[in-house]
Amino acid sequence: MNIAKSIQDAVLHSLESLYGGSFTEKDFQLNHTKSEFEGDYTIVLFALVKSIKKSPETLGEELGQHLTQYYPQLFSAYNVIKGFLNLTVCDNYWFELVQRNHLDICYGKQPMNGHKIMVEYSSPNTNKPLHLGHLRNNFLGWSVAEILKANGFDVIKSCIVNDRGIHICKSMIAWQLFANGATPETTNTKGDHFVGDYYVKFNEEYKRQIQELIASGMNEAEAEKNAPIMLQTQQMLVDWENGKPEVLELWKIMNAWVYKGFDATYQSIGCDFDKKYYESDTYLLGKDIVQDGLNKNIFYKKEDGSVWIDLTADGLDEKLVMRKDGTSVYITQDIGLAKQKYDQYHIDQSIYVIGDEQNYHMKVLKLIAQKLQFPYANDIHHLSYGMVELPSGKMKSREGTVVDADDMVEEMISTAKALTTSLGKVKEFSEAELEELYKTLGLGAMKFYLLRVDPKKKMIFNPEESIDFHGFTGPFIQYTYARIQSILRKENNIGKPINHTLLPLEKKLAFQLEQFPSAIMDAAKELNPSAVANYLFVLSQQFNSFYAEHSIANAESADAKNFRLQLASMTANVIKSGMQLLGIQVPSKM
RNA sequence: GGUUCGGUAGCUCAGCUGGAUAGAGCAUCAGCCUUCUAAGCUGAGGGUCAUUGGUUCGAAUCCAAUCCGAAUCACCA
Repeated sequence: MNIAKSIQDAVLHSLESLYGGSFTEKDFQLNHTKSEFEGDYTIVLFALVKSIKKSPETLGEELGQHLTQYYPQLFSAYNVIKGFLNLTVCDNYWFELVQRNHLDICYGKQPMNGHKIMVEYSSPNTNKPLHLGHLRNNFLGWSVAEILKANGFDVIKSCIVNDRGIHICKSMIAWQLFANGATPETTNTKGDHFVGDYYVKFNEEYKRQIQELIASGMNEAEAEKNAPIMLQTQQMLVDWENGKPEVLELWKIMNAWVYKGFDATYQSIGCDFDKKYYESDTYLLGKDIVQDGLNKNIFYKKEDGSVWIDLTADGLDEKLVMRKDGTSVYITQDIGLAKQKYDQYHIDQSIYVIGDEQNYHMKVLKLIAQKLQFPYANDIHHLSYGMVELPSGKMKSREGTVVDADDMVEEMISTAKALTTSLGKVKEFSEAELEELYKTLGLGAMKFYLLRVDPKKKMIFNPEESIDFHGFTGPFIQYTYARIQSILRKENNIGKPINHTLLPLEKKLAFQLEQFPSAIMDAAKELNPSAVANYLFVLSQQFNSFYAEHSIANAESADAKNFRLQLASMTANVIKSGMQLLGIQVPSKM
């Protein structure tokens, strides 16, 4: 049980024995005491004034009296200022908390709760390489999965690969037209970039052909429809769907190139999946569901044979669920896949990490599932995250302002290298250890930068700021960890402190350590890794302040030294497991 | 136009289940390395919390309206 809950219970009991009647947690507010006042926790009394009919000051006095008298193991002092009752928690509470947990590497984690959740994230298209937006998606999905695991959920990480469709055919056509048989091997290019280059070539050629047609007197819309390369591409998609062998063959080869490239990227950023779905396997799913919906009169057929659902009563529009030629559309496939996930894994909840541009789509998906009365309909959850923009505005692939994932990783690692070299603190490291360190720091900085902000909000990616390793950054926290390790290497046997009066900075640190379990519970509840990032930053700041003010190795007494070693050890463990939830490693030296 | 989301310091962001004088980081300025890692610490300046009205003992936080910005409303995925 955490301290806030203990205090809440104590206050409830005191209120009941002082004033009779029954109270709930909602009858008063429990806050952290602001640093300019004496105390640890504050009861805001105003809300009680009405029901108890005493002045806030009297109420505070009476309650403070009662609490310190009947809960001496919890409270050592109190004071009342205006309508606020400030309570000081006994030193012994913090002392024992640290004593008990300073070696526990599982501190803050919850036991398994029997609930199974699937987290789908990443979901790349196989016609171009991953970019900054994918990185935010990957880090978020991975981290949310880890945070849920730490809170006792059984988590399956999944990914839907969009491996078919017109966009893939564009790259394929361009390759046929321009590649002359080139491959990633012959050109020494990473597979996903290689294929992406042909996607770009397609667009260049397409644009050129449109201009040509316009020059010969066609209007723009006509030109867009009739450009030969577009007609070829559309024909290729038809051929693919009809299973034309040479088209399938090329499709497989080019996708294999892309997968090889993706795997290298996923490997480098430490991203993995338990289950991969491929759209080429799932795009036919959902057709039987359409029939089912027709039978139940949830869907209806128009004269041309296309099938629709009317969502106008729910504030949305009419939505197509099957084309007149009987092929399924995006939403239909998604309904099919949602069902498949549920049938295969018997999950209790399905979380989709997808950009907020798809809010409408995901709303429709859930609504249709609800109308079809699927048992899992209410457990579909869209973790909607905001787009990543540049200071100059949106990233546009057409204008070449897209920040490539691989370039980004490389740049962060080389920044880490440059800074580490200039500081010259790890001269004894071997070449391999150095490479490892640069990667730890570079990736740490990048992941932290993308995870430290609220997922729901769009974020501005500032290239200069992102390579800063000072302040609210991953390396700052990694540095704090490395500092502690340096101390613990030298002072490796921690004795048991017997009696020690906590100094303010020590107590502040212990207080923050006490918050860790509830911080990761909140992060799970909100599906928000930034809560963990913020927590770890504050913890590190507090450790560093403490470190600058008080010596650990040369503490005033043996008890003080042992207690501070325990504090340091617990801080390091919390940093390590917290960073682990963000997918960030911590170095023991940097 | 409808729907949804957002607007807090020069910049990037916390805070939003209503509570005390609105917080960090970056940037700027001033200090701190003969003792545990200065990727650090201490301090200063910097704010009409978009605007207006409402609810209340109390509003950045809740409600309404307005202004500004974004996403979306495809027989694309």
